[in-house]
Amino acid sequence: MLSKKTKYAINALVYIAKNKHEQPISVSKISEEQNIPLKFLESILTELKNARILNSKKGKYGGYSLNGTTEEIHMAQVLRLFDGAIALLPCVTYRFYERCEECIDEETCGIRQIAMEIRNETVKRLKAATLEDIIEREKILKK
Amino acid sequence: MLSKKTKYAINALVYIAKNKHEQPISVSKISEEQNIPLKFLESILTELKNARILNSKKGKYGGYSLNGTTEEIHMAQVLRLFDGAIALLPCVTYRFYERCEECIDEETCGIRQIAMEIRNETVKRLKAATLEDIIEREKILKK
DNA sequence: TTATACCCTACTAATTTGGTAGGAATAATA
DNA sequence: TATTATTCCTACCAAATTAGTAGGGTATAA
Repeated sequence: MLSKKTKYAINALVYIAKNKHEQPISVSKISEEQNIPLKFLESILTELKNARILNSKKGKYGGYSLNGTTEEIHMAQVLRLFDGAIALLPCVTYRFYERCEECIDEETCGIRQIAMEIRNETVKRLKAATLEDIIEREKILKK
Repeated sequence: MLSKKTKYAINALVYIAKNKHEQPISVSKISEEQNIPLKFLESILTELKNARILNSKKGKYGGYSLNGTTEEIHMAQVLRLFDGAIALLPCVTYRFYERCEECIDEETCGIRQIAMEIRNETVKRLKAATLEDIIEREKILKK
C-alpha cells in the first residue's frame, strides 16, 4: 500500500502540473484544493524539493513549481522517496538491498525469483506513470 | 514489502510441502530447520490452520500438514491472510475495499487506474506462484 | 516595512510489527 | 495410568512506523 505521504505527494504534483501556467503555487493553495493537511503537506513538498523534483521560491508570491517536465517526473521516483523499496523482498531491490535474515540460500530461493519478476513489471509500469500520463488518463476518464 | 509473518508462513508451507511423506510435521521441527522463532511460528501456523490452509493434529506425534495439494496453495492467499490487500490503493482492492479519504473523485482518478493495472498483474503472478511452482523453481535454480 | 510565503526543529498519539510467557488440552505409548 | 510430546489459548510487550501538530525563523516582493 502507498502511504498517505506518497499519495499526497502525487496528488500535489499532479495539481501543480495541471496549473503550470500559474506557477509557483503556494502550499496553502494546494492544501485547500487537494484536501491535504497544511503542515503535513509543507514537509512533503520540502522533501520533494530536496529530491530535486520541485523548485521553490521563498517570500511573497512564492511557492513551488516542477523541476522538470511532466514527462520526466513519474510515480516510481515519488514512491521510492517516501515509501522506500518497491519490491516485495529486500533482497531483490536495487537501491535498498538487504539480505533476508531468515533466508537459508538467497541464490536458490524460489520466492525471490517470483518477487523479482513482480518488481520488474511493477517498476516498468510506475515509470510509465508520468505526470503527463496521469493527466492524460484523467482526461479520458472524464469523458 | 512482505512482512516477516508472510515470509515465515511461505517458508513453512514450502518446507511442509517438500516433506510431505513425513507428515504431520511439528512446529519445533520447522522452527529449527527454517530459522523461525518457535512461539512466533506457532501463532503463524495457527492462523494458517484457521484459514484452512493447514490441518493440525494434536498430541504426541502431532503437527501440521497441508490442507490441499501443492498446486492449490499459492502466495496470494498467504499474502492476503497476513498482510491484507495486495494493491497499492485501498480503493482498487476487491476484498479490502476502502475509499481514499483525500480522494476528490474516485471515478476519474488517474493513479487509481494505474494501481488497478499493477494489482491485476501482481495478483496473476502471485496466484501462479503455487507451492508446486516455488519448489519447481528451486530445483531448477539448484542446478 | 510589512505581509506572505517557505524553512527548520521538535514533539506526539495511534497503530503495526515482531515477537515472548505461561499454561491448558489432547493424544500416543510405556 | 503416568509420561511425554505436541497443539491451543490468552495475555502481554518493546520497538518502529505513520500521520500528523506546534511554534517559530528566514527570505522576498510589493
